[in-house]
Amino acid sequence: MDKFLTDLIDNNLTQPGGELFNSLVNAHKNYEKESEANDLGGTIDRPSISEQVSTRILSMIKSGNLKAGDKLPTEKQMCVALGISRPPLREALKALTLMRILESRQGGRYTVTDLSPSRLVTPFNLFLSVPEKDLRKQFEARAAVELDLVRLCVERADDKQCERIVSLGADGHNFYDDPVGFRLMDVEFHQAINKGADNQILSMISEGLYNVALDARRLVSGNPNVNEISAHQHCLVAEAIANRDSEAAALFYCEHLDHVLETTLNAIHKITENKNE
Amino acid sequence: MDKFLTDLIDNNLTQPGGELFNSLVNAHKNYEKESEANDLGGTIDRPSISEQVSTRILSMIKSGNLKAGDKLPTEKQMCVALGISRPPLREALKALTLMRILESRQGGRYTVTDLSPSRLVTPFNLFLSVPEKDLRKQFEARAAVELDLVRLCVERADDKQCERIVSLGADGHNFYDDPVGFRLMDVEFHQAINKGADNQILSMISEGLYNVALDARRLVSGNPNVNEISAHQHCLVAEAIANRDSEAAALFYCEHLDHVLETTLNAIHKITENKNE
DNA sequence: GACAAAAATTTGTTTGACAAGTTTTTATCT
DNA sequence: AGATAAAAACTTGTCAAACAAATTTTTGTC
Repeated sequence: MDKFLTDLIDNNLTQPGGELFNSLVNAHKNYEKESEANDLGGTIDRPSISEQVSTRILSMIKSGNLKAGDKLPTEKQMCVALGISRPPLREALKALTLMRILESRQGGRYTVTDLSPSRLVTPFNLFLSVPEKDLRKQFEARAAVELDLVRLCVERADDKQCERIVSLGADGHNFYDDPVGFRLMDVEFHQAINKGADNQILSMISEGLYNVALDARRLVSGNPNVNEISAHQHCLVAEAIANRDSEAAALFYCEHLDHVLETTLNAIHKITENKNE
Repeated sequence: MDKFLTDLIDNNLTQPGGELFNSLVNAHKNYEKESEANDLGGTIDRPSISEQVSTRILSMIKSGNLKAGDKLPTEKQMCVALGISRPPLREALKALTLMRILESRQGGRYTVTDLSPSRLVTPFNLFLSVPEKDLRKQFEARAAVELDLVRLCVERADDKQCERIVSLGADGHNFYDDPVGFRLMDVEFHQAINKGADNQILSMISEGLYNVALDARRLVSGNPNVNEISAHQHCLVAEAIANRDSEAAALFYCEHLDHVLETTLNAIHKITENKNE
C-alpha cells in the first residue's frame, strides 16, 4: 500500500500533467516564486488542487498503476503524501466516485470499481435524456447502433455465446405475465448480444439508449400480448444469430424494434387520452 | 436567481430520487426519527450528501430547469437552502466541474457549460484513447453511427443543405497544407451531414466519438497527401448525397473512414517506433 | 481456539477562519 | 455629469480542528 503513495507522488512524470503535479506536491508555499519560474507562458488558468488530484488518479488508472478492485490509502495518508488538506482531496475523490470510478463506504476505504462500461455510461446518457416527443428518433438511433451490434455479433460470437442468446430468447416465454422478470430477461438478452459483438464502445452507447427508453418501456411490458410477440421476435433473432445469418438477424431485430416502438407509442397515447378526460 | 433555489429544493418530486432529496432538506437534525419513519425498507446504502446534491443538480439539467450558461447561486445561498455545510456541497459541485458540466473561477460563480458532447466526452477519452486495438473498435462504432447518419442525410436533407455539403467538400482542396484549417473544415463538413440527417441523438453520439478520435487525428492531419485524399473522398460523398444515392454515399464514406483509420494507425506506429529507438 | 464486546480507525459532516481572485461600489478628477 | 481608478464587499479556494457514524481491528472471556 505504501507503493501507491510513492507512485501517486512521483510516478509517470513523462505524462502530460506530470510536472504540474510535481509543483502541486511542493504546494503553494513557495507560490510567489512559481510565477517567475513558470515563465514559459503555461498555465494561466491554474487548475484547482482537486482537479489536479483527480486527473492524477485517473492517469494512474490509465497507466495501469491502479487496477480494478484496488484499495486506496486512507484520506489522511494521501493528504500528508500530497501535502494538502482533506477538503480538496475529498472533492477529487468524490468527483471520481460520482463518475463511478471509485467507491466508498463510511468507515471503509475507497476502492476502484470494476470499471465496466455499464458502470461508466452514466454521464453519457446525460445528453441522451430526451422528451418522448423524439421517441421515433430515439429508436432511429437505437436501430443504427443495435443493428450493427447484431451484425457484429453474428460475425464474432462463439458457439457458447450463441447458445446463451438462444437460451435467453427461449426463456422469454416463461415471463409473459411477469413484467419485472421479462424486463430483466430482456436486459440479459441484449447484453448477451452486445457481449458477442465485442465492441465496448457500441455496447456502451446501446446501453445508454436502452436505459433512456426504459421508463417508457415500463408502460408496455405489463401487457402479456406484447411480451409474447417480443419473446417470439427474440427467438427469431437468436436463431438467425446461431445460424450465422446476418441479414435475417438484422431484419428480425428491426421488426422487433418497430414492434416495441409502436406499442410504446400506443401506450403513451392511451395515457395522454386518459389524462385529458 | 431566487427561482433556482426554490426549484433546487422542491421541484421535480415525481422524479426518482425526489423524495430522497426532500429528506435531505430536512437534514439529519431529526435523523433519529428517520429510522422509524423510513420503515419501508428503503435506503440501506444511504448515499452521501454530495452524491444526492450532484444527482439533484444533474436531474435539474436533464429536466431543463437548468440550462447551458446559467449561473448558479453562491455556495452560501445553496448551503442555507439545502441546510448543509460547504464541504459536501463543494464536493458535489467539483464533481460536476470535473465532468465538465459546471465551470468555476475563483471569485466568480459556478456556471453551466454549453453541455456540448465534445466537452462532456473529454473526461472519458482517458479510457477510449489508449491502445490501437481499441482504435479499430472506435472506428467500428463511428461507422455504425455515421453511415446511418449519411443515409438519413440522403433521405432528408433539402437542396440547400446538400449545396452546403458539396461546397464544404470542395473547400477541402484549399487546405492541404493547413492542418488547423483542414480540421475546422472537416468538423463543418461532418456537422453539415449531421444536420441534414436531422437526428439530434445520433448527431450527438457522432460528435462525441469524433472528439474522442480527435487527439489521434492531430497526428495525421499534418500530412498534405492524407488531406488531399480525404478532401477527394469528401467530394465523392458530397456528390453522392446531392444525387440522392444512398448506397454510393455510404460506400464512399466507408472508404473515407477506412482511409482515416489506416493513416492514423500508420502515424501511431511511426511514433512508437521512434520511441523505441 | 472461537466468539462477543470494546477500542481504534476511517469516512461523513460541521464550523470557523483566512487567502486569492472577481465584482461592485465609491471617490476622485476632468 | 461622466469616465476612470482605487477601495470595499463579495465569492471561490484552501486550511484547520472537531465530532458523528460506520467499519475494522484488537482485546477479553469462555
